[in-house]
Amino acid sequence: MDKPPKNPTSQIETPTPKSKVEDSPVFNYISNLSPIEPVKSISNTQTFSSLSFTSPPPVFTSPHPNSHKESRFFRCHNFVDRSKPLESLEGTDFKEEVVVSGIEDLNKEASLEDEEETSIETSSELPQILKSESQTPDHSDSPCTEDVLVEALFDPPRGDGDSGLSSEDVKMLVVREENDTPDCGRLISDANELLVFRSPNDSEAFRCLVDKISSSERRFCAGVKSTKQLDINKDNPANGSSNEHEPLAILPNESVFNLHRGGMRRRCLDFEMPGRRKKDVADDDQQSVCDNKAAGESSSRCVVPEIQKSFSGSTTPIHSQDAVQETSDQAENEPVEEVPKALVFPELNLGSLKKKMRVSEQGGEGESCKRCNCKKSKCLKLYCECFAAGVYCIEPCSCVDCFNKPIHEETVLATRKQIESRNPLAFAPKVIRSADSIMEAGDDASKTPASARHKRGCNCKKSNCLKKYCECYQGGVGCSINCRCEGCKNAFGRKEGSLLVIMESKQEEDQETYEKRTAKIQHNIEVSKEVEQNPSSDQPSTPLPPYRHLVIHQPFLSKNRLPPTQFFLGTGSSSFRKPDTDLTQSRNEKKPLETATEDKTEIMPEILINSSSIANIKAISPNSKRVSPPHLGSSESGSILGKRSHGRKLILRSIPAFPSLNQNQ
DNA sequence: GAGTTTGAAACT
DNA sequence: CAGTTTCAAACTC
Repeated sequence: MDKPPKNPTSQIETPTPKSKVEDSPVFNYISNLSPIEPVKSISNTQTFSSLSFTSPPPVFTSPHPNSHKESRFFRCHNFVDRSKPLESLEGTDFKEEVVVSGIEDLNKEASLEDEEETSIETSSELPQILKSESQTPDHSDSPCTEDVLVEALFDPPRGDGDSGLSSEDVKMLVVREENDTPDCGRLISDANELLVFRSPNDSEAFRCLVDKISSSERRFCAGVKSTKQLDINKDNPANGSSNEHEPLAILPNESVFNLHRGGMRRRCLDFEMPGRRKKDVADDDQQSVCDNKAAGESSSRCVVPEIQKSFSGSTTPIHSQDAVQETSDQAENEPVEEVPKALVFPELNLGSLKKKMRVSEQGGEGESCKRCNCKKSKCLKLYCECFAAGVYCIEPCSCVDCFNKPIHEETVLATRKQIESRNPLAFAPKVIRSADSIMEAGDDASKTPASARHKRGCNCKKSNCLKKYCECYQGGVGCSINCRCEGCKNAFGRKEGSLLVIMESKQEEDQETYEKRTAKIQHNIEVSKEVEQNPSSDQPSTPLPPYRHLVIHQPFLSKNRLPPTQFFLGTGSSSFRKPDTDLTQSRNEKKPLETATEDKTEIMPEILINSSSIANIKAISPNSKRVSPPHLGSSESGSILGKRSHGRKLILRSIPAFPSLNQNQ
């Protein structure tokens, strides 16, 4: 085995060719430790594509052979149903799987990643444990340790020459398998973050891993929590490197895990506040987001950890219990001492995002989270921002006769159901950002507000869509054909003509203008975006609403086929409003599809989003035409709102049948 | 902080 | 489905 010392930074770097991997210090280290030589994976012609990276293939199926093939080993995580504990992966089985996957992989497509993984896996079979900083020789010695190391690279910027991992860039979690058969330590390198889990609970640990592994998700998570982790590490370097399991494990788990569940924290939470760092994780979780922002600030609605989940918007019910539990875990045993002021409803939908969005936007800018001020609705109607956001009212709320409290959980849920029965998407985010923007964040086009749209469109009569009365404006998105507004002057994008097509023609002109405007406006919002988007910085100043979370997920969904859509769709999605759209679109002159290939991928997410959120909407008024949810998978069909100077603009295509999200491939 | 305006949500 | 009412946020002063 040749392991010429190489640049440490390259080790797990994304597209590392196999050789690089071997060259990586880590690899070397492992090699040294183990008597066994790593098997070299078959070289592949395939290169590691960035796309693959971003797309975590989370498939909710439990790991099975296929899964293994594709992703090996830890990749399996991606395929594993998040909701489920990785039981299958645990213990010996896990080990076996790894081996198998490695073999299969050889036969199959081997991308660089695969190669890396393969090599790693192989090595993993060896009794080595990789530790970055705190590695103890002990581990290396023992052939099989109970500790399993999982490495996931989080931050691209890795390359820590020092001791392997810098506390900042790397988080380590050590998972200790106590119960299952001892497993040899494995090194898993997945994208960016190095995680070593050591936790009493295997399943959990794995979950975390799994979750984390999906790169896209990772971002997502990262946005949400990774920052925390980083902070934590910074604050307490020891945590990062050492064995302190709890704290470490906790965060990741939670964040990731929660996310899967659909849990998201409010945007405001996402923002790292200087003050926040100081706080413990536990605090963070327990404390409201607002707290993070500024302890001094008027508290806003404090979001408890649960809230994070709330964002999930998943149909899957979120149990506060879980949240609590997780929280406590995260907090390192710290029980949730404080009763969360704002709790997320057990079941939350993405819908809540809206409010959150607002909050975040505002909050992001420095405004603290807001509280409701309901007098008559008892906070059980969508009038109530808290309720609409899927969170319980908290002390700071000025509501009267509030029933939106944990105490009245049943009532809240019942009401919620009722509302959802009326409008399944009532709690879904109102603003949908197209995947395009996200995907293309780098592009100018992505900056276009047009990329995001209000699901139902506004109905402004007097505000000219220039005030927050306008939901489109409020959401930082331009008006679209879906809007029935009058005298639209939405700075984020006016509703041009009745047809999107028209927009195409015009947009080029307007777009620039919009973008400029938007850029400013959004500038404030960017922070939140960053979280979700690639840390890579492409973050354009798109006026995106907080919903981005959703969007972010989308990529997975589409590519990976993640069922997360399920989250969104939740309620019985009956027909995805295709009829409307179809008709509308087709009628509206549709241009055959112009969708560029690029669009496809990008579109997918959007589609998912739309479909998820929009699909079920009944709330479409006949008058307004809305963009129909594009087809998933099929690159062919889809509507694209985003507009580019050239080709892509709004393309409306009649869409045949709407494929089920699940199917979306 | 009180009052007005506005448009979504809810109701009929 | 359209029209009306209710509601609370957004806005103004």
